[in-house]
Amino acid sequence: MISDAATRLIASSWPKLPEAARDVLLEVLIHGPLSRAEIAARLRLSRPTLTRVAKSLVAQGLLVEGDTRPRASAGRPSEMLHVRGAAHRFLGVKLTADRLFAAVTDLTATPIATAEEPLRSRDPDEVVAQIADVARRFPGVTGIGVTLGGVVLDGLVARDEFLRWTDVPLKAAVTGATRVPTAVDNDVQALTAAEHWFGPGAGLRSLAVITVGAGVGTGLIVGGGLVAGSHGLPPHFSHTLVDAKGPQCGCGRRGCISSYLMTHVVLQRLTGNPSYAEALDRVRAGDPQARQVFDEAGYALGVLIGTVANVIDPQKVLLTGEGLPLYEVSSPLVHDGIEDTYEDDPDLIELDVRPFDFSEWARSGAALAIKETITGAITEWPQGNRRR
Amino acid sequence: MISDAATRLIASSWPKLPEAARDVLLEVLIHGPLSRAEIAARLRLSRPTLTRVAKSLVAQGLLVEGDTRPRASAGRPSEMLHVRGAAHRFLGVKLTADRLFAAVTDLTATPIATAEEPLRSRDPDEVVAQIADVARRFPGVTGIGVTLGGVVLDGLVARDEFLRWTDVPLKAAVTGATRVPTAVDNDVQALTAAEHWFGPGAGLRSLAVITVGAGVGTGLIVGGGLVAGSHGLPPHFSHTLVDAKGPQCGCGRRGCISSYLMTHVVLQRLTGNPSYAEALDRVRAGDPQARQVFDEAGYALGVLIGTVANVIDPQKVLLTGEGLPLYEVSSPLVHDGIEDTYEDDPDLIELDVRPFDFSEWARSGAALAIKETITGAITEWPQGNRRR
DNA sequence: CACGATTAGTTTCTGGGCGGAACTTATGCG
DNA sequence: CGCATAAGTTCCGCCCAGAAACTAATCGTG
Repeated sequence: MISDAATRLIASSWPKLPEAARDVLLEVLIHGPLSRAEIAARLRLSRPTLTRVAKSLVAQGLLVEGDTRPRASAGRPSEMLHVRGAAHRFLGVKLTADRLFAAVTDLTATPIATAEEPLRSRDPDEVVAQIADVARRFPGVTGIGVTLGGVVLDGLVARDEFLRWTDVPLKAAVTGATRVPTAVDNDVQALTAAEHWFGPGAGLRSLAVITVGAGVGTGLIVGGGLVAGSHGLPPHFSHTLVDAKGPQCGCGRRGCISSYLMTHVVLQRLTGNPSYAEALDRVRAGDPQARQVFDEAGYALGVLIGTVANVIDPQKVLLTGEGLPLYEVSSPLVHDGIEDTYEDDPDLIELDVRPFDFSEWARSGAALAIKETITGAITEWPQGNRRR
Repeated sequence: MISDAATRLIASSWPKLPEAARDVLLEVLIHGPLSRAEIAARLRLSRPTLTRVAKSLVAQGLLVEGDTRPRASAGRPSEMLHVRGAAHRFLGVKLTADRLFAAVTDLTATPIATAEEPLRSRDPDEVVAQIADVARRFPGVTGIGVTLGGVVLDGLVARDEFLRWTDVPLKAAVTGATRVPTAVDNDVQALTAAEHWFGPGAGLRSLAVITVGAGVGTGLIVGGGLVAGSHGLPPHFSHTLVDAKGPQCGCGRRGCISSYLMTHVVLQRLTGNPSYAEALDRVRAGDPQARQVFDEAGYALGVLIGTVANVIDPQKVLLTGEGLPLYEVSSPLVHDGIEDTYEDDPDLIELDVRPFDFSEWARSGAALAIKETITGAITEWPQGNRRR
């Protein structure tokens, strides 16, 4: 069989790669262009193995040889291997209570197109049909990743309070309706995985991702893998107590971390029912009431960061989400919160703050699909996997 | 080469096992006697592979064939494979501020002998010499595991407040003094790993271990592996706030979880400076002051359990330590604390309470040695390991 | 400019380990 | 006493990884 990589611009089915090939692809995907020698050293594989594996990945159109990079001193220059992003496309879908956000990316999770539309209905069957409609508009994708703000276990949406779902087998339904392998996960979990592969947390063995938005979300990478609870629950830090005299929280108590951070609570505490943008303007203009509310929120965020760092002592803490302006206006208080909470030298915490726009959510759905495709978790029939 | 397993009662050096053999040994070690067919199914290995691997492990004296267990209906009975615990011995050492506890176990972490003596000095060299003396009294061990209550990273004791050590390369020193491969880790981490291999948490993919003693310790298993912080710090939950009007805590604030649970704080809050045993007697006798103090401690323990469960949603929470009588006398309040903290159905938390005596600490040192021996982490020269 | 030093990448060969197919063994059942 | 059933074994071939030896591309130096 002769396979001509040059003519196969986009493949829509994923080849079954031997383990070493998966590892090599992953290494280049996560750490950027690398030479064969470099990959061999990192993965502790022999150079001959790398020649073989690279050849097969190039033949399959997944890698391409890029520029040659001259050595510093003597020696033959390295030929850099790049991921050929165009080889595959993935569709990411994020569901909220009333809207659907979609993004098509290439294999490197780089967005190619985005779309956004209102949800026609919250009925699971209709939502599946709507996702299938979106998928039809972007044919030829290798995998689909759907994310939502609920509890997901093995492709089953155990519950989602926004969509008011219970036990919806979304993965099977979307796979069936689209005939495309589909992954489903909690949105924060998917974002965490995305940042761990394609973001500033690329390849770290431990990472904490904190998203500040309408609510607060936390995702953890430990030992190089995503922490997924045994009942599908993502990590919950947000009802840790900051000050029992704090604002009323949705959980019934007062002064939880989330009670300071949830957008609607921040706005409620301000006079005149402002929008979030207006509230930020007030802080920047020096309004003392707004300053107080945002500083308390910033302090709570610091407590959250410190608490997370106490628990898993990660290599990096990544702060992201639509609510990031909070850090911008109240970073001193964030750091006060960290200092009061973290039990070691706060300088050990590498805090990375990332601008965020809402399309990241859909993109991380595509990243989820990429991840599950490469690791093989997305196949409908689980196949032999020797590792525990 | 003819190797006669029957004559080699105790080997003192660990054979280099191929990966499949390690996996098989581990499976039997953790899950008890299993048939070849059963192991093959669990590990997704072929039956021929199991024949081969089992033969080699039996030849090396690590496994033995035990009884044959008849099938329920038809079919040839299974031949159960047992770990031959006597094949190897391991020494565990636990260091406190002023004492040394030692335990010799077999390969299944079953204690064979224990010893206890005062620490002659806190000077690192002298402690190493004392450990070497102990090791001389128990010759022929395959590995040594040393644990202490400090921060350990890669065999280096970054600091230990009890021994007042900073940056002591204990692993290298003990290995050098004894010529026996040695592992060093934090005591709670080692206990967690021990419970995960040899205790009620055997083989779980996620597990939280909470020890209540002079202080509170937490260890986590996530994704089948021990959570070790990137700076050597074990997980810290204990300064999470319970009630800002609570007792003064060593960390400077009031009402942390640990401020309720530390033994000396509990005793300080009682009149007459009782011993722990006396304090327990008072509770059991109905003394209202003691009841109040223990119930508050129990509630704080419940908050801790709920917080841990919120974060990693483990398959099981294991409660252990010298301070366990607390649970015995105040379990209703523990469950109140869990209910007020855990954000899902508390029935999802499988809580396992284990009696504990202090020798467990030394035994878990031996378990640490067993673990590092089998996984290969204990070898002085790190050898090629393809996995990330 | 020739030649060695240096490092990247390739080819060839070999061996180990794993699984498929077919076989043997040990039991229950009619 | 077959026959079904399932455990365990033997045999064989294949895949895949590494060792050794090779070619390729560059730099430095006399």
